[in-house]
Amino acid sequence: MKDLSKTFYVTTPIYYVNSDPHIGSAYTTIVADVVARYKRMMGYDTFFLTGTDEHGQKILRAAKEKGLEPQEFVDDLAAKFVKLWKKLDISNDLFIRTTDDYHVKTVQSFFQKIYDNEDIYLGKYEGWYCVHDETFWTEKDMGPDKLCPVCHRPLEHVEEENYFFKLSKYTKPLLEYFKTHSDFVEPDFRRNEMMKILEGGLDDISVSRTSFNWGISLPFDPKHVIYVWFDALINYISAIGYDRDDEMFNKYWPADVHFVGKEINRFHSLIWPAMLMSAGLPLPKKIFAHGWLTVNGEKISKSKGNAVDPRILVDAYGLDAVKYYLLRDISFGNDGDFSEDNLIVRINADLANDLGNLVHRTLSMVNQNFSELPSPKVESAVDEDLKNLLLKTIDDYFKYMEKFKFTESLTQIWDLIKFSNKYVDLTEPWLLAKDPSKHERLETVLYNLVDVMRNVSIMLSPIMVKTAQNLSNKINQKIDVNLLGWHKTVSGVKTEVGDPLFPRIDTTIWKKVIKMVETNEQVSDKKSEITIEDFAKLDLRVARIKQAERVPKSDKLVRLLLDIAGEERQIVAGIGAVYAPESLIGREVIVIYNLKPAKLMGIDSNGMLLAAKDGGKLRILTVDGFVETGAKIS
RNA sequence: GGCGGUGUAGCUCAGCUGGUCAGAGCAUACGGUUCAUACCCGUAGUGUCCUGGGUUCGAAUCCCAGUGCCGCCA
Repeated sequence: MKDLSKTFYVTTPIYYVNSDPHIGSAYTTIVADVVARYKRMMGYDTFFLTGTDEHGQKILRAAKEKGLEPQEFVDDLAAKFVKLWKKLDISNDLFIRTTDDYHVKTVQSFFQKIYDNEDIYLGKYEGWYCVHDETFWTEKDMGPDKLCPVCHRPLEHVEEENYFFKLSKYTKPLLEYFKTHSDFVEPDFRRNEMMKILEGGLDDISVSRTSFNWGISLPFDPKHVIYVWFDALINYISAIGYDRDDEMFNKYWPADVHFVGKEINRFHSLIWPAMLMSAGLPLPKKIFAHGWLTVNGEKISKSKGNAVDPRILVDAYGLDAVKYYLLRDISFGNDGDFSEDNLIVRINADLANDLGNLVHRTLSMVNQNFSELPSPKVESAVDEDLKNLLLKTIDDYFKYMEKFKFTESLTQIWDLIKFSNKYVDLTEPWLLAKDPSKHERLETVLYNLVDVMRNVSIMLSPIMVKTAQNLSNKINQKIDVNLLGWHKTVSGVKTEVGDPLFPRIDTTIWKKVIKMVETNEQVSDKKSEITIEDFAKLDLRVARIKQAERVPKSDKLVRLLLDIAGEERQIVAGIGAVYAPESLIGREVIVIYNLKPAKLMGIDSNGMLLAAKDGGKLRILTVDGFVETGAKIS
């Protein structure tokens, strides 16, 4: 299993330091960390790189807005990232900053090299530039409004003499490479997207700027600074000694996997490989572009206030719980939603109930009945089932971890945990304990359970570092991947029950920590007490939606025609952002029948439809089963 | 506008090349158990598998069209 001659080089993107880190960047880094830890466990000489991208016009502007020198500004932010990774127990071997001396030198020599290879030429650039996205657009891209097609910010007209990189020259070689390396870019749908772009042909790209100076200057023409993306990508080789430490560089390059977000896949899957080809270097083995996280169903954005600070989550729920949730619930590669409700469900159901309780009940029985961990003696048929499941779980674990299928890995481990709980019920050790003639069976049962727990601790160790350590301490066993397997637990040792691994979260009193703007507005609106007479003033009725259509020029409003015991009523409801009008037809809803009529966007509304609102979520109220329309609600 | 993906129980999602594929977990109800963190084990449901056509002896699974959502490109 171990092969020390093997190396593994894994990277995250280097994060652009124009704002504080949020859960999205933490997600990528956590995944890369898990992979790095897994590979180290498997005996690979592993190098794990992360860092910060600190040049470019956007940063220069952000610094100016704060009245800081750019270097001061990026120092502050880089420190925040370093601190966060420390808090998240990220095991990176190096934290690279693009303002680091060695990186600057490497970028210059790299650039010189491809210049010498005649892949750089001086040209004139004229066009429109989005500072926010550091991207150029053509007239037809931006449309008549002169806004960035991606972020919809105003574009700036720029005209300057730039150096260009002959990206077009690499269209064919890249296409060839993609065709012969089917797993170069994952997931496959991202690969297909890149193939489509290649089939359309690549254009040369401008790779220098003269309008500002916050960047790395060109070695042969110092009034130019190198385009920030060009600068940034080179971090992957400058970090491991390109043009500086050949031994180290040759040891780790090419990288085994670059983890990136889908939004920067192009740069990593097309431009970066072309740059490497130009410099005569081998390409990374894999680019893995994962999806984006939404938070409670909404896109992450600072203005919405849901750019969740990972530290708050970790403080509230614990690092391992957050990591478990991210890897278990979000299918790696696809977009996913970070839902605090689901996080709590996972903590209570999987971590506290299943794993925590299994450990706690087992060790309680061990310590109640024995002074040290017993050894197995009397086997029975269920033991064979447990053993077989354990061995299968180990196999699957390796299989899935190698493919970065974390959800599947954890699902397998939890199947084992769940069966172990069942095993306890089937073997009834509390009954065995009461019958002296069955003590040897009791010893076997408890040993088997601890044996499973030991295997679980090993498999979890790259993912839930603290938990695995905690568990292995309780059972007084080593975390050693070579000891995965049945009956490799050392008996005769002291075990400790201690506190449960994970406390349950009492959802009736727990205060969630993710604050959405919409919910903030609602938090204070706890209303005063009313009497039944107050309630009786409301005439609530069941109605059926006969017709539904969107109100023109409105995102939210829907015009509804309702049937209420034969009467037809028109109301306007603000549910169009969540429900497609046609999906509403035929549904039974609850309306306030005696609400004073009103006009919304010029349309009469005679009543109001009831719906539950939870932040951005909205669900209409309906009845549980068929009821005739017109039925009153009390 | 072009290309691609997706739409399955209240929620989150599995279902590869068509025939025990109508499923799992959570939530709900009921029963059991007591070693354990009101925990664990068992049982029970609910679904027009987005809509409409088509191919087939047979489709959630293939084809066509529509529609919602998402992605990439322009």
